[in-house]
Amino acid sequence: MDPTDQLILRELSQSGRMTMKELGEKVHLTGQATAARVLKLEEAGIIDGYTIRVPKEKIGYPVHAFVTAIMHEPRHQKFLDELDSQPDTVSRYFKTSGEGCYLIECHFPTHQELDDFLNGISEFASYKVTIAIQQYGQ
Amino acid sequence: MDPTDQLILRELSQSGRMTMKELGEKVHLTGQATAARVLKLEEAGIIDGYTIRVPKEKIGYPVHAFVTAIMHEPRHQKFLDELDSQPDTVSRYFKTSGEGCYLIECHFPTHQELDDFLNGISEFASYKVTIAIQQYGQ
DNA sequence: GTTTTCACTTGATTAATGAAAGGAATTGAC
DNA sequence: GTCAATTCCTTTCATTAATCAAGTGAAAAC
Repeated sequence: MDPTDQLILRELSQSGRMTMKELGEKVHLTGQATAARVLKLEEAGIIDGYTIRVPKEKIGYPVHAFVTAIMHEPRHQKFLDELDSQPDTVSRYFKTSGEGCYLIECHFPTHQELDDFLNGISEFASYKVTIAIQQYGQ
Repeated sequence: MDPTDQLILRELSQSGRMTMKELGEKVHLTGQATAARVLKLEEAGIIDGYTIRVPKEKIGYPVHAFVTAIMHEPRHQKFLDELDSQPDTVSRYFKTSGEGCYLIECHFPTHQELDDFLNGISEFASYKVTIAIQQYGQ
């Protein structure tokens, strides 16, 4: 992970589909040398994959919420299965220290679906909801 | 946004650097037709760009925290500038309704740097920290 | 009923990728 | 100090994919 690799990561984070030739120009290498470096980064797991950025509001999911879940009982698996069964709404979730047991990032078409989600969750956990009004960065 | 477009989004989310030819095979179109659809999705802002997934722990930032900031005073700009000045640690942040004013997702090499970050923030806001122990999904 | 539009395919051209060979700089062994 | 091994890069060439330009057919517009 020399400075060239770091630059590669920065450039690919911004524009992950540019050609190796283009990327090579940015880091002052040939396309082939650049591709070899990228391959190494992939093999090391530093580049874990390639994705697209899709603003959720553009695909009908404008309501963005963070739900802190405080579990009622120690068996969590059914709760986690419940989360995994809704990949469209549940983007990511984390086991956490701090106030809750889990922090869930999720997106919904309307507040109605958020309400439905919370009702589904309430079987397993009590919760606290934080609505994201505006996102910065990324 | 017909089912083919949705499939394109799903496939590119998983593997954002596959060739248009490959993607075309998955959605039963030629590479040319697929590229045309992808271009439309880009122009519509539905595909907002291409990125890499880089696990932060692989690049020396294993400590993952969500910081809820409750502002002391109404002028937030200096606080936001402070956040923007640390792009390595501050991944994203949100203006929120609910408990705090801002929710900040951040990564650090060690708890020491988290502490430094919190000290820097404390000038503007009080805070509550949630540490992510394990991530699921994405 | 004709024309326009749209989404797609086909075919030709251009550009990128991948493989192989070779050269310079670095490292370690003796 | 010299030699061999390794690493990292460049160059060249064959292969493959992307791009561009027509062209087709079906649906919508008038």
